[in-house]
Amino acid sequence: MERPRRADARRNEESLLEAAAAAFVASGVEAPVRDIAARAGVGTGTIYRHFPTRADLIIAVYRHQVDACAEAGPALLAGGATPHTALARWIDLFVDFLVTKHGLAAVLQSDNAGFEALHAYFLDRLLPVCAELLDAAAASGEIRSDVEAYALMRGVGNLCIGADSDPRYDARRLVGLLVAGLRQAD
Amino acid sequence: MERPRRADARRNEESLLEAAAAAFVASGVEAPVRDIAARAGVGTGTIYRHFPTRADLIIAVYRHQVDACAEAGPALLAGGATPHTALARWIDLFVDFLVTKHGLAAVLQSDNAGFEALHAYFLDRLLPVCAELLDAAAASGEIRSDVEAYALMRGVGNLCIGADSDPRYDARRLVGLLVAGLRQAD
DNA sequence: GAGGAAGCGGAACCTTGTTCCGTTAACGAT
DNA sequence: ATCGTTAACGGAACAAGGTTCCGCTTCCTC
Repeated sequence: MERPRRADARRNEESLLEAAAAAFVASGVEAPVRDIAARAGVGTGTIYRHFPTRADLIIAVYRHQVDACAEAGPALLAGGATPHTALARWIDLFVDFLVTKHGLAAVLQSDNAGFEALHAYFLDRLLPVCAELLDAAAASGEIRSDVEAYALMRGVGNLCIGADSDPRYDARRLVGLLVAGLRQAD
Repeated sequence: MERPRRADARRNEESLLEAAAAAFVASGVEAPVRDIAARAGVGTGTIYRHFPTRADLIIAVYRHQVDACAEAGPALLAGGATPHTALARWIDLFVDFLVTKHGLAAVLQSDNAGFEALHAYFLDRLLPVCAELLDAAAASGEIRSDVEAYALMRGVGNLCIGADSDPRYDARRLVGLLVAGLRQAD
């Protein structure tokens, strides 16, 4: 837990996380590294000492919330609802998370080199959870069983792109349609 | 139709369109302007004389195919199928178009400044068509009537992002689920 | 065949991510 | 308390991408 050895290093890492979170709220996840460094009162080099790449900084900022989402999956399954309901609720959580983070969904799916780490982190953490929920719903016969968790997660993520900043586009409703579309005869 | 007055200008515009199309096939829609200029054997300045921005070049390259897609809509409605089937088929056309153009879907939804023109062109041309199909299907009672054409098009476009370059992600199937999800009681 | 302007090329500029390296200052040992 | 080592810092510099600028070329017209 105590990764940085020197006191100033620990302090700077903390400032950076705070500054990045603030910048992401203010200007979206695509806030320039220089802006974040300026907010934190450090040089750009310091960012790269703590976070090898911008994607790693993003991961660090959202790690807690992603983990919380991952942990909510089993809890929903254990709760009384049917597996399909549990799946739908979990996806709602995921969508809420994505939609409230300016531009995160876009960056998640971006095939620009440099964001594989981000993509991979989300997948590592959330894919197993989604697969568990999906399998349970398929096993109960509520949904078709020919959709992979990966495709579903990615589709949901894609639908969340640009969900803010356009009142005409309601990602939540479309995700709802997609999940509803899962209920079909095999 | 004869916009450029000088012969060399007309020739260059033609070369640029060809070079851009080739570059888009080879490296995706995000091919650097410099590469396209080099392919066409012109300077970068020449690109910007003919196409004020990269987005305008993209529009010019795909204009014909977008128009074809737009014109297919009424034809499908006039054909014998039910409105929902016509809508589904038209969306298939749209998806095929997006999926075969490396990265076009991503750029279409990108909120990066500079691509509004592209977004607007697609919307101007295709939104009325989609709305017509959607209204017909809603009027026939086949689908719920609380989904706007804009949201649907955007959702479909979003689902197509990254559809190439990942065999695990089948955009067509997910779009199918989404369209299936439209068939619901109001 | 000249003159003028339309058009051209590509260097230069801006922004953004990332690297590099000379300098600073934290901290363990004395 | 001081010193020396070295982790850590800051920000200039680099790369890549879009866009702008402007001196030169070349086409068209008279």
